[in-house]
Amino acid sequence: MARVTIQHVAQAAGVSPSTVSNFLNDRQGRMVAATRDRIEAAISELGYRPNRAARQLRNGKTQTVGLVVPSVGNPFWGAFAHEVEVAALALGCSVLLCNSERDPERERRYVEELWEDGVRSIILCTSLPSLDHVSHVIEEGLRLVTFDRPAQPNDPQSVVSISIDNNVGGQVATAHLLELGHTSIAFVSGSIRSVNRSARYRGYCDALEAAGLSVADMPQWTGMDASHFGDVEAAEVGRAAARDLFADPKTAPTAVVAINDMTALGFCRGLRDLGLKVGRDVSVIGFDDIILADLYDPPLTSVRQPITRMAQLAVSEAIERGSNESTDPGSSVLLRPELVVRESTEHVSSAARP
Amino acid sequence: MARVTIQHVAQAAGVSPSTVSNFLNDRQGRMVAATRDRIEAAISELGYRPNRAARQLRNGKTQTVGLVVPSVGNPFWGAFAHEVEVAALALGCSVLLCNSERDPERERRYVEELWEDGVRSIILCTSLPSLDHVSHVIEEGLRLVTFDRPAQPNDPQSVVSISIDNNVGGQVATAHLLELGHTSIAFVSGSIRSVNRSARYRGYCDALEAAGLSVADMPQWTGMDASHFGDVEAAEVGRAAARDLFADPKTAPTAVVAINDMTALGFCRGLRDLGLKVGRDVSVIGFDDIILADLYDPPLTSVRQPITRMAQLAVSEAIERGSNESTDPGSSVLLRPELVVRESTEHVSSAARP
DNA sequence: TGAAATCGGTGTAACGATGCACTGACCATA
DNA sequence: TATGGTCAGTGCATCGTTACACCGATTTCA
Repeated sequence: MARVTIQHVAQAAGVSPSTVSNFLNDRQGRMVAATRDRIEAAISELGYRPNRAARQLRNGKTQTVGLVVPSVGNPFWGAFAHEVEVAALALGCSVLLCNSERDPERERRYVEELWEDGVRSIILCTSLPSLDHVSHVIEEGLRLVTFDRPAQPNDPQSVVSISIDNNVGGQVATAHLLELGHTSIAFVSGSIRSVNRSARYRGYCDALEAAGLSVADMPQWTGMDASHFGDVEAAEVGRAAARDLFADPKTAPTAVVAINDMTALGFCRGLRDLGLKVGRDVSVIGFDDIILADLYDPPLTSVRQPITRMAQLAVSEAIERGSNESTDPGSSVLLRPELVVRESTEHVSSAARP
Repeated sequence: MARVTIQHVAQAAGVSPSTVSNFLNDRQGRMVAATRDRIEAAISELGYRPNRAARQLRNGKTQTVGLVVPSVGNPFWGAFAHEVEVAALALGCSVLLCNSERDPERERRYVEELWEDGVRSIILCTSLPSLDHVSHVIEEGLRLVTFDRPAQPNDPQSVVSISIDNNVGGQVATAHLLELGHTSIAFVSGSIRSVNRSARYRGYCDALEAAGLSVADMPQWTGMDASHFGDVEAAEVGRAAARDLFADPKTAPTAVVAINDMTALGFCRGLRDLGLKVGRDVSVIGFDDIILADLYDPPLTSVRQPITRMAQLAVSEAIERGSNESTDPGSSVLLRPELVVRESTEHVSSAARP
């Protein structure tokens, strides 16, 4: 069962390998219909499939799109990776998955490795404010799509971003809590040094200020800067935050905006440890709307990211722009997040009021 | 910034490309120490990195290990994929991830594609009783490691399996419920046509019989055969099961063994819809011990799979056996699962007793 | 001492696909 | 009938690496 090469096809069709190559590379105008048919027949009869390695060696490219996520161990990224694979498959591409653990150095290494291995399109789920660490690869021609990180002013021209409007998301979440009568609302997050996270935080601040409240008056969780928390440990962050915030009754909030659902769920778990009931005692709102948000008890109110659609957009930007090397500037997208109200947020209870 | 090739290194070290190639391929005995050092110096100075495509084209292999999981959208598989990547990285390999959606046809296609693309080691998270659909590739030399699917009697010799003992797992889970006084225990699963699932089911049956109970007397959920439920929809299965089982008070169990944590969580959600309380009213036990099991309210009792260790074993079997083409028969592993008792399982309440 | 073995290293032909430069054959125009 | 242009298809060098066959110079041993 030796490999079927382009030569075999050529021989079977009675043409030269070059012609088969032309056929395969959409230069079919260069041949008469009968030839085209013979080649087509030969291909399907022999079950020919082009050798990727040879192709890549020859023209320095792959049909693979790179996907760098913080960690598929986190259900949100797992779900997103899944959607990306589905979308890429529909376009005939495979996906090479890398977990950066939100480490800029690993991010850089992965991007470089992918580039050197012929991957010309990468979906990078980074959240670093600057893309300096990969800019040299972008200059060489990498098609970079960033996800969950809105375009920044000094990003290279060619970079496309697919993201929700995190600022709006933060506002919507906070406004929802304000409407429920909460006036003591904490913001819980791990390291906040990422673009989307600070945008969510700003949204939170904006909403508070619009309601005439001062951020400074809100309970603050000082564990925020713990930078050793990766994405897998997001739940631990939430749990720790609950412990800390409620240690002192004076700082205890009546509601919390968590940076994402995993952190929110961890926070809920922390509340439970303290004998508090989510919803009734403390309202909790998350971000992402992972499947588990709906499964939780109580079901978690969350700001949804439409990942299926986002994955499709990201993949089509990555692949389709990758193919026509052209002038198409590509279009960054900022989707509107959607608030999904469930039962983890309730009217502020009179008992909890000061 | 043209690519650094083996020729450049050879030139810089004052030797022929062949010698550099020998150096790179651990045939260093074939040269004197001084030469070795010069080559080493040249490589690091020029920052040379071998071109994968060329290598692969030349000798028909990659340094990539294929990973086929049902779906990274499921947190268990996401976590596993993550662990596999970490383990592979430590051995200098990258991971190509594929989601089979538990579709045998997709499984076959992926395995074939990977093989044709030069991937010689695949970790296949299948659960099909038979490996016929990929046996022709195995015969050609594929190193296959199956995960979460114990070795079967008529598996090809070369196939290695990494799995927990699902039968024991089923027994342990069921015995735990029996000890808590439950005598009406249902088994909830989506399609049960997989090796590990039927093993868990048998464990459940064995434990019941050992306790002098008859499986036939247990509440049965007839939605089991719904084969359109993939891994992502596992939670939906659980939810539907809860709805159905409690529709008729006569079939209502006091405890449930779920095929995995996602199904268990879905089941809990279903109970909640019905106004029942997990633990107090109905005990629920899951499988896998995903992170979310501990986060849930109440925290879910589960049969843990030690995925970190399993991923390491799988990767080392895949890679290390892949490298020495030799006679090493490889060793299948059947790990003992560990019961993690939390709060979703309680003593059967007197109220719920007949 | 001469034949053989060993050592350290090199030359070269692949691996399979690609795309530019080219070739005949045919047609149209002047 | 030259001249040039299109059409359909081909030849060949090339991408970077590898492994086998080979080679000259020492060393070994009978």
